[in-house]
Amino acid sequence: MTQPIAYRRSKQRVQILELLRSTTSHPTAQEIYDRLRNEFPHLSLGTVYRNLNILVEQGEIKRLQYGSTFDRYDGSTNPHYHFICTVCNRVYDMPIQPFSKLEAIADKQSEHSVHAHSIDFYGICENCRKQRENSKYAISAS
Amino acid sequence: MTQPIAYRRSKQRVQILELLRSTTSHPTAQEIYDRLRNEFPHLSLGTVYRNLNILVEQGEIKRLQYGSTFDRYDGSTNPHYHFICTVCNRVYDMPIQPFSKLEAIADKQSEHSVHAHSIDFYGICENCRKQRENSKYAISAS
DNA sequence: CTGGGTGCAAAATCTTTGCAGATCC
DNA sequence: GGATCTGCAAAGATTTTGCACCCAG
Repeated sequence: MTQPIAYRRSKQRVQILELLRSTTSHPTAQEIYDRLRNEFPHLSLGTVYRNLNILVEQGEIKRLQYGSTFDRYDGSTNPHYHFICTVCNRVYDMPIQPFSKLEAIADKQSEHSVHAHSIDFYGICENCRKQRENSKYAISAS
Repeated sequence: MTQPIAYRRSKQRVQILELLRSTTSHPTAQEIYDRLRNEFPHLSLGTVYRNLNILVEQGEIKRLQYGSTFDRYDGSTNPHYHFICTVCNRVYDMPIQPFSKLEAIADKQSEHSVHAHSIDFYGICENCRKQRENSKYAISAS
């Protein structure tokens, strides 16, 4: 077992977290970098990415567009929801009836004009669950 | 006004669409490329990407992880939904109470273990809507 | 024929990583 | 003092694009 990293406190990381806490604008790494250049003229994008990854790992922030190293494509045009397995990253269709009323509700409750919506579910897929069951009985390598 | 492109029919594009129609596995561009190498030994990834973009534009297929050229980061850890403006790509928080029961429902109705979910709404944000209103009265450049 | 389509390779875009020196505890 | 962190630059990974030739209509 590799033991967890004992993170320290760095000015850069603290500022990145404060910036994210102080806004609801969901900035990109580049935007964070641009905004912090005032305070850290020598800040590098690499540092921003490194710290964002640490903060996500610590559960302090969330990364939107989850798991999207690759775009995926869907051949079915009719509305349906997806399930993303957090172990194998496979994407499945969900056998759930779309909530047609949701957009009208969202439209009414916000100041935006809502035309569409999507729902993604996350968890462990059947395949991966079965594999975990089996490995319970394996000899642990502690 | 630039007139729409008169797309032709190419074997490659037809095959890509057929492949996507025949599966629910939501393949990546690379996976599509790999599978079609049998039929088109000289196929290039560039062609796959080009055709996927055309098919998305035509509404024949959908791209998952919508609008994600950049990852975005969210400083608030508590559950909430998002609204993505399809004009300016800004991401807003939605003032809607999360549906806590949704995961239990999804878990019951599918064979997967559902632990989380996210909802994204799409449409036109207030800012962009106002700008459109104004430009109605502008002189059109046809 | 003509303009869209292809393969190939180079470029662009976004993110990660190796390294040497600075920093936190 | 030693592990962590930073800036910088190079490398990775994914997607787009320029070009010359090919093909559908």
